[in-house]
Amino acid sequence: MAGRVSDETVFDAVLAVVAEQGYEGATTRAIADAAGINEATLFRRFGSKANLLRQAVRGSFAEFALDLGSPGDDVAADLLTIVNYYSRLYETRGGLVLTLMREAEFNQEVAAVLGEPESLLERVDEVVLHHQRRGALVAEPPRQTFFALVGPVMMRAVARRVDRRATQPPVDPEVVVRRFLRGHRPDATGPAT
Amino acid sequence: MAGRVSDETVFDAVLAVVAEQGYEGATTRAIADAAGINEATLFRRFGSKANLLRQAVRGSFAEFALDLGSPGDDVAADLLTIVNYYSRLYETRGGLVLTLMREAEFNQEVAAVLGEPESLLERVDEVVLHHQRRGALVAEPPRQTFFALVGPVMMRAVARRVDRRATQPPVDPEVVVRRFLRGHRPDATGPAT
DNA sequence: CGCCAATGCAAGTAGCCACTTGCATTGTTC
DNA sequence: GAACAATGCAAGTGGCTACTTGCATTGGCG
Repeated sequence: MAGRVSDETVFDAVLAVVAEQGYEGATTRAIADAAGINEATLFRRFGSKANLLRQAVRGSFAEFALDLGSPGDDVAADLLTIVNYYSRLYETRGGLVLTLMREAEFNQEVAAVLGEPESLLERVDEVVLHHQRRGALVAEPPRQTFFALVGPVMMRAVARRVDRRATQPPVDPEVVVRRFLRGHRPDATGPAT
Repeated sequence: MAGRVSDETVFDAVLAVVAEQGYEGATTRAIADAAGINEATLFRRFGSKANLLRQAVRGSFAEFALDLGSPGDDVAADLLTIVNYYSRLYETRGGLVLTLMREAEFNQEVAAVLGEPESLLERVDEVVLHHQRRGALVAEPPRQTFFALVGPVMMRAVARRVDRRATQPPVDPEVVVRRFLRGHRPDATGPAT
């Protein structure tokens, strides 16, 4: 059968080690040790390090579903859903996300893994566009709106890894959305973009 | 003398290669080629790869001075100085900054390089605190205010490296500050933090 | 029990990388 | 022009890493 140590256990180990050590720094030896299996078994079951990471990330994002069914009339509610999702993501997988983003630039193996998170971003774009058309948000490239909304949350997660002294309590997503909306309603904008 | 190829030329090459390939991915061979000198010369002049990066980053941040002399009565002006600085930094050295932040977590050599940027952050903290006491900004940990202010700018720079299609025009720092202030004045805050 | 596939174990391969070294060459300085 | 220090060149060293392989062991399944 598939073995005494389940695939999920191995995936968790991969994500943990990659988050701590980076992709290049995450040796297959360390991954095998963390998972409690032999290094040879790792390769017999998953073929290569790149394939192992791909499967692990796929599984990880599968359980991180973002429910963005149909945007309604409540901007704050829809934005809160988005901020909640990314806040939770950075809180639990911040090291992994940061690693993937950084290493995707020059490591094709890592870049290939980011397809699903990207498709998620396109759904976020749609929600933002919806509310822009309703006149509830400043009109601008939706991705730019997204950066302004989630940037504060992300930057905290990033900074925490650089300087552990600078650790701040997580910001309440509701506060983030409220402050964001006060700055991004179209009424008082002046010359925007 | 110091050689036909100046130290500054070598430093520029280091920063460029590290920004493109990451610290571990930046081979001394590639750095030497980019600088137009021999790999052996690189080690004879700078000793080690880690020391080379340290000197290069030191020089790079020296020319990136942030003038935060004495905060005045104009919140918008002081915040604009800060946003301008980080916007310019991410625009020209985004790849490098992201690399250092990521790799500092598990690479002591890289972490040792971040002392000066950190001291700069402490000056930013003081400016934020000053305006919080004046009642011009919501009272909260100053680093948190900083994240909210600069996060949008940074996230754009980060995203650009992951997905080159998602490249957005740089956001006007004045717009960033204006929107930020509308959300972070203490008056209409409600239950903050 | 007896079969078989997956595992553990230990050793090894091939490649890459930071860093070194010996020697010939070059540019500078007096 | 002579001395000298820095450079280029080529080869090499030692260490690390992804990945492999042969063999003994294990554990479920009929």
